[in-house]
Amino acid sequence: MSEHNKKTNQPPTQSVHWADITADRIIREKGDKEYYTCASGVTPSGTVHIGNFREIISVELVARALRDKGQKVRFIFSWDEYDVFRKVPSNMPEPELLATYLRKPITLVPDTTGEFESYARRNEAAVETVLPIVGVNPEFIYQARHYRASEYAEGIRTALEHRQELREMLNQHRTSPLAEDWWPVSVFSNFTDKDTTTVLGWDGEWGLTYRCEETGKEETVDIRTTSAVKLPWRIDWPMRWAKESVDFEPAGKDHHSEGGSFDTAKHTVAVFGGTPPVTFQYDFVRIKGKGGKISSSSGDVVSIEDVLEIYTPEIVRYLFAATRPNSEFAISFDLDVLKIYEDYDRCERIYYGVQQVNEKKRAKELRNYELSQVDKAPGQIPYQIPFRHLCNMLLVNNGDIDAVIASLEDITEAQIPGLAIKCRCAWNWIKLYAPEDFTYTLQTENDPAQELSAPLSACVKNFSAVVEQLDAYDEKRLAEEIYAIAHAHDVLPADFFTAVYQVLIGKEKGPRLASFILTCGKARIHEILKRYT
RNA sequence: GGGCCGUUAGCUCAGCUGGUAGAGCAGCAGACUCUUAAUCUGCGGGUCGAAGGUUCGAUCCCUUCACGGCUCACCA
Repeated sequence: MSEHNKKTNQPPTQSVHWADITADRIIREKGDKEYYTCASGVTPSGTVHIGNFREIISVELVARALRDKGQKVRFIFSWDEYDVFRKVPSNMPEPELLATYLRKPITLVPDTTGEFESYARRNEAAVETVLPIVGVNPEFIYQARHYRASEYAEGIRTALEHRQELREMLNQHRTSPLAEDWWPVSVFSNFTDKDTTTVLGWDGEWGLTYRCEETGKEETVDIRTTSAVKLPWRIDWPMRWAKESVDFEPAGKDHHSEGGSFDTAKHTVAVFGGTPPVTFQYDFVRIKGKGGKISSSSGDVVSIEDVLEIYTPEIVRYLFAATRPNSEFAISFDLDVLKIYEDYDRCERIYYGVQQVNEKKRAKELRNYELSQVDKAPGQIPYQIPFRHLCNMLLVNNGDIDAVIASLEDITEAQIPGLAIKCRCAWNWIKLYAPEDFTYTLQTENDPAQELSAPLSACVKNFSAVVEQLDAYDEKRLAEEIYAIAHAHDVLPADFFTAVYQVLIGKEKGPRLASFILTCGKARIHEILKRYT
């Protein structure tokens, strides 16, 4: 990296990447600290989707930026599983059974598949398994555990003490003000586990009295020992900011709007003796090109696994790192996938100095590449192969990844694992999302032979003879030869092309023929053509 | 009603610490009698939504307006 200190004595690493800028802001606004706490959190009320992931990866990237500046970071991730189960998502099995658990904390809802100890745990586990794959390793905080252990008792009491103040703050943005008898807590009934309860009073210390609306029973609980009392989201959030001393936490635009929960928490956090974290707003993630092939079981939720199925972990990071958080972008499952892979490969070439660009662009791509790495960038450039070509090789080899890799003569041992992942993604994409025109299968003896007119049949025979000498041809010469064959038999080239595609892949069109033949290799083509000779 | 974001080449968008714009795709031409979003090369004058302002200078800063989108005001 060359220094260009046009200005002051700024270090040469003066990055314009949003993660670095945010990291600088955190250090500046929060001052010198032993470590900086970066927080993220999700409510596991359903499948955690790729939109939620933007939150997580945003924190990860900022955390890494801080570490790259030599700072220590505590990256916490809160599972808000003590939140009430309000609605059964459309993609969950056994919705009727789940519906009977509405109004209870998510952590008490059973996993209807029986694989996990709870519905919440099932949703959490899916994420916890996948995050390390993309290089995200936060410290998980399970809110149910904390609430049940009454670790938030002090916070709850503080909220109760500031009841009127909180009410007024929240009322600032409400159309209808909170009732006079509003309490900044919600209570899960000890009789039903549901939050259909009414707070009747608080003794000014640790005793809270409520009535369970379903049973009509009343009781007084001790905040220091009960698991029944929880803070509602808008209060819970600032309480945790104060408790964990959160220095940075982004939020979606829904929270960030004036009157949204981040906005109110920003003010109410003072009640708990804290200050609001440095933040930014991130926009939503759209999905493109996944229509039609979504399995009914996943509804229209796109999970992180769904994305990792067709994009490598590095590219998943790249997608988010290279996009400013406050702008919306689409994750594509259609032909854009090719472009994304090519963009990333280009970024990689720039990083390894294989491709030259101007200094400004280079600096930018360099940082994007670094942040996209799950770990450190490999010492040697990963094996590069155009995604489209890779797809063709996989199609020709019927998805046999080992065969594809074995056919590459210039690949090194160290490059193989990375390419294998890329191959799996490519093959998944072909199977799941590639347009029909894009895919094909080489014909076998089990497929019916094409009936060809006499001239075309002669062409194919002639072509077969050429294939016997395939080693002698390069792409250009082979292309010329194909035309020559057509002309020799007085056949229109277009008709000959169609015939060859019919014979080879049973379709009227296919990949650019000459290069396709060479990719397939003599043996495969010969195998198909032999019954036409 | 409040907040946020956008409005740049036919299309999708870059351009973010101000120095009169740049990629991909499409298009055109050629290499090759070439079919596919799968070869390579060449070709980019678009009032940077409108009007004011600051400045030696604005796509980039400020103000106002128009249009589009999202979001909050119920819960998280």
